[in-house]
Amino acid sequence: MAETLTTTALTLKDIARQAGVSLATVDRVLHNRPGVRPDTVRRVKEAIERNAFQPHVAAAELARGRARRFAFVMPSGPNPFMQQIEAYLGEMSAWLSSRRLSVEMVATDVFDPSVLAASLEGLSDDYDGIAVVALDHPGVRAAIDDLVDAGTKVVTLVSDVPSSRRHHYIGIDNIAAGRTAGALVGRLVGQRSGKVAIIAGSQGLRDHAERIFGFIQVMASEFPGLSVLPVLEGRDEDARSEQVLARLLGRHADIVGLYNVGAGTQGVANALSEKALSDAGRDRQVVFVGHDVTALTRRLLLQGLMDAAISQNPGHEARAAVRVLLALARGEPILREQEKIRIDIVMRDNLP
Amino acid sequence: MAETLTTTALTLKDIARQAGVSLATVDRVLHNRPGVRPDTVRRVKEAIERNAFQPHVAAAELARGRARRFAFVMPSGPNPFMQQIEAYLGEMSAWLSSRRLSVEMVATDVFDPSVLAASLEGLSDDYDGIAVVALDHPGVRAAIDDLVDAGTKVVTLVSDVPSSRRHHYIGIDNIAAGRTAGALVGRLVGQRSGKVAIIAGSQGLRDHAERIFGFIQVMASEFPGLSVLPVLEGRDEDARSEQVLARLLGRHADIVGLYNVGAGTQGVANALSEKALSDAGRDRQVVFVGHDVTALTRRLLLQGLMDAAISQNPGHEARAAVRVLLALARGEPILREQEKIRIDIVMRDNLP
DNA sequence: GGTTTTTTGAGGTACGCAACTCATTTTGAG
DNA sequence: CTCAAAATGAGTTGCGTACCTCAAAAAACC
Repeated sequence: MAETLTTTALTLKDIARQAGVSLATVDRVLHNRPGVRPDTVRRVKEAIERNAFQPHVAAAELARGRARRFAFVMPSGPNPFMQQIEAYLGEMSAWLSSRRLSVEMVATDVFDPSVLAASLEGLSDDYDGIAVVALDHPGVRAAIDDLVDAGTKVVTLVSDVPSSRRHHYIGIDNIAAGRTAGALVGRLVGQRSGKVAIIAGSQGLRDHAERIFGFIQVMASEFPGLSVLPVLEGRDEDARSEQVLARLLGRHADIVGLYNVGAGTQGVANALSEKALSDAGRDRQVVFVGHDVTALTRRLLLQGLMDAAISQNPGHEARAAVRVLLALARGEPILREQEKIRIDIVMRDNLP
Repeated sequence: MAETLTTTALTLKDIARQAGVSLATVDRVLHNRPGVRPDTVRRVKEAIERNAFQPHVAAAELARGRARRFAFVMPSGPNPFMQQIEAYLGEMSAWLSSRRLSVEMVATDVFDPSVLAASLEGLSDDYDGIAVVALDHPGVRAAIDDLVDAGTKVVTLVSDVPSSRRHHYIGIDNIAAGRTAGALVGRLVGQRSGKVAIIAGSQGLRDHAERIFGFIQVMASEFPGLSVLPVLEGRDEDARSEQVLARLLGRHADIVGLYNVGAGTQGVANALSEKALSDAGRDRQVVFVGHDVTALTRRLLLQGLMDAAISQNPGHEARAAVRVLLALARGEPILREQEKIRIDIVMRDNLP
């Protein structure tokens, strides 16, 4: 009736006895210290395997003495998403300090590869682990690899640098996110046919480009009744987004769907609600899908002007980054399932 | 440029010095041991507050010596959702044993209040914390309260007992889940009008009843073009679900939407796909929304027979339950944001 | 005042591991 | 076989806390 999932209560001493060696040798094997014959290494490792021995993390952490330091390298300037991440880290402060972990924010211009690379260089002396919102660029890749070579643990956050040797990526698959947005727009439009607009910050940003790619892919293959208009660029600014979108809405009366890939949401909403006013009495308004749950998108969803938001939980990203860095530093296994960031579909009734 | 989020490096000794007392007295205050004057307690607590002191959890855990034991009290019999929870706990085994935690599964008939209550009684001697999938019933409530009084930490899992003094509930708001399902069905049906069917395991189950309530609420207030048919009961069995649904589909040609509240998904899918065959060539098939991501619902989503699944991440629930029990046992604060279970909308393109 | 009771201090041990030293044994090369 | 190098054993110390004992001091009581 009761089935136990864990058994271990062994210590290093037990492993040493089983392997027929001394504590010192087990310690050498466990920490890859030199001076142990390959054959002995094997025997010790076998004893560890055989018993599924896990060092007591509390004891290890205590014996270690030194506190661990992590850095979050993030864009300077007022970025709501990044501010949320920082706020969530702040909420963890008790959790962090009771584990003698310190987390520091390092602001830099992540959009300038040389500046970012320069910021990263030299950080390895001060930190055991680094989470970075990185641009995918050869200079940045090299800087990351240097950190890794110096023994620093590195995770990329939100935006990946797949060509680097970073240990982990914390973020979503942006192509899949774009596909999800496409499917939502297509399905919510229903049987109507017409045009679909896309507005992005810039097609030069990797995450925006990937989202657009996924979105168009789905529209083309599954919703033949809908035609996608050329991508507008709003530079993630409200004023510009409103302007270019209003112009487009004026030119095409048959726009039935809109995908806002980045920020500038207030501008998009302004343009849309103006059109909704002039359409009053007509059938249905434009289906509007965007990204991220903020105070603004939350309000728009409740009002009904926005239909769905694709979201990556920033709190989860912040905590996952810390947990993964900690696990890497301790040599613990990572719970992949736990650290994976999901693509959340948020509508009015499942607002978090 | 670099902003630190943590500072602590103090120990109990520092607190003792600041408060002008000895280590022993700080220890007495910290663990609510008797024999300390109220005034002294205040001075010590002030020193702790002033420095935002957090005991080093690793040291505390090590000094404690004794391992912590948790139990998961779950339904007996083959329940896929529960099996998933158990599987995810298995994936955590290294994490658990490196913290000297043991988790045991206790199977019982959770649908019989007296059996469940009897199972719970007496568990407090063996376990420091208990996660239970509980029926909301006075006898069960009393059993939970007894556990709490005995000092055992209790969290309810998936299904809550709000009237009890359980420390925490790990699960979703089922009314909101039903509302979400309703909004999805309504929006995906589009401008068509017609009938909507609901099939549940039993309306006597609290979670099913709540989901139905939320679903009907949304349909009534927001989709006047759709009328909801009386709720079918399939007892979460494939055969019965298929039978009652097929009969309903035969009687009503104008069914445009279907909400499957519980299990029996295979039966529902059989009935639906049969209808789809006979409808071949017609406009559109029935919008089908159900619950949980399993091997089956995953396949149905990919095939397009199912349109969306409302999901509560079972891995998250399992891990959250363990984390919350551990935090409660240690007297650590709980990261509410982290432990909150979200209502996930899963469609083909954001399948996890 | 003296006596009892309460409060506080001082100190020790243990937890499991990291990190280190130094002596001893084993191995391999010549 | 000899000798240096490599491998191993044995042991120590300290991390910060929990939990315990015993004595001393302070407070409360009569």
